[in-house]
Amino acid sequence: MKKINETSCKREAILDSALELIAEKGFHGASTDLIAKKANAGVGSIYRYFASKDILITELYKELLSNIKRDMLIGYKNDGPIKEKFIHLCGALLQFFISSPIEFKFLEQYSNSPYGISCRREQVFGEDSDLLKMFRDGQKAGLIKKLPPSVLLALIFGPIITMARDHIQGIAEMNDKKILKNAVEACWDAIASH
Amino acid sequence: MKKINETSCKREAILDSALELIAEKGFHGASTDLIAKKANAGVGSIYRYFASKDILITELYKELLSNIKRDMLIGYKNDGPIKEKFIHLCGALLQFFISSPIEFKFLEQYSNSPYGISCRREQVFGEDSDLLKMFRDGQKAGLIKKLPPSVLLALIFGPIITMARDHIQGIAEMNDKKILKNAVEACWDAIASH
DNA sequence: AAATCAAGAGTGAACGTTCACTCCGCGCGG
DNA sequence: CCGCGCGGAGTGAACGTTCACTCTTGATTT
Repeated sequence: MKKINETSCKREAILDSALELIAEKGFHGASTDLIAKKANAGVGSIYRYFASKDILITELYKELLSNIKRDMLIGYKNDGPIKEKFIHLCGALLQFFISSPIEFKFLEQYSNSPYGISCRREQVFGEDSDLLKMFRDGQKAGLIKKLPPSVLLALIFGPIITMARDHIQGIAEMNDKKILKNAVEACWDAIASH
Repeated sequence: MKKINETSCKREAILDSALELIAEKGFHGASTDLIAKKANAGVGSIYRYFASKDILITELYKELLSNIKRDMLIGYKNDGPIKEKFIHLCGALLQFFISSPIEFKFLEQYSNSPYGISCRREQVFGEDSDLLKMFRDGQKAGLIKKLPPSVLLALIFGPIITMARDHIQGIAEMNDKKILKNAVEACWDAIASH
């Protein structure tokens, strides 16, 4: 109960607590008092590890993002056909969102807030990310529509995020793996030239 | 400066002020003090017309929604080909968002908040809306993929909302009418069977 | 082995600020 | 002189943040 590796146990407890409370109640429902209580800590302890609540939140965001990137690249082969690579990346992202509702809700809160205005999707996938490279290659090969990258991204992330949200909010059941696969393929149809 | 028709001038001023401030600064940046100041009113006057800030906000949402519905149905013909009707409705929605950035920002704030959790897209288009009817007709005619309505809706609204947001936040330029048209047609490709 | 001590993790009452909301007084038309 | 539309100082609750403090731990001294 003291230290694990190099990071203190309390710090992790505070991060976990904040993640869950923000996912559940939003930024303004997750007060420092509540975060501390849920982490079995005093309010003061939060400020031993984070200079402010804002910094705690951006720290949480950064850790989450690197987890997603790691997950998405598991089993990813850079030398397959473009469509296959696309289906892999999008399928993995949708799968992550659906199997991690708390993390997804937090990310939604973060994106729709002053925090997330500056850093948008281009940060999820860096300037020369796998996806953007894939777009250029696909367009050269005549496989992908000649639309601006921002539009292509919207055609992909829009549906994925909407479906994940609907699933998590209980509006639509997305447990059927086959429907998920069909949905990702529909995203491909949106960006593919015919 | 007293009354116009049956609704007081002040009430409208307060609604307008709240719309703009919430769009600009979010719910928690738009305090009652600010709303009153911008409307050239006292805080007390807000509570003469609305029982609470929450009620003011939901009132704003309701008025906005009926405006959108009205706009979307201008020039809509119920007897054309399915694809044409689809392009009209989606194009009109995207056009509305892009040409009404303040209203769009407010709607985003509203949807991503405790207010909007219960009422989601199904309220934008009622149970037996034009869109859902169109899905059923299109599926019978073999024109539209046999996916659940929630997935079809996500494939359409996801990209439209994402593009509108990117445009309004200055991330992507959507002034080119041709790109907008291509984008809406890409949405059709997503739901069309091949 | 016991006593001592320094360091720093951990705490929560208290503070200043901000918020939604109340309440009372003002000015004006009838 | 009354009543109504209105304004804005006032109010208590809740918030993020601070700080003076206690407690735990492991090394050092006796």
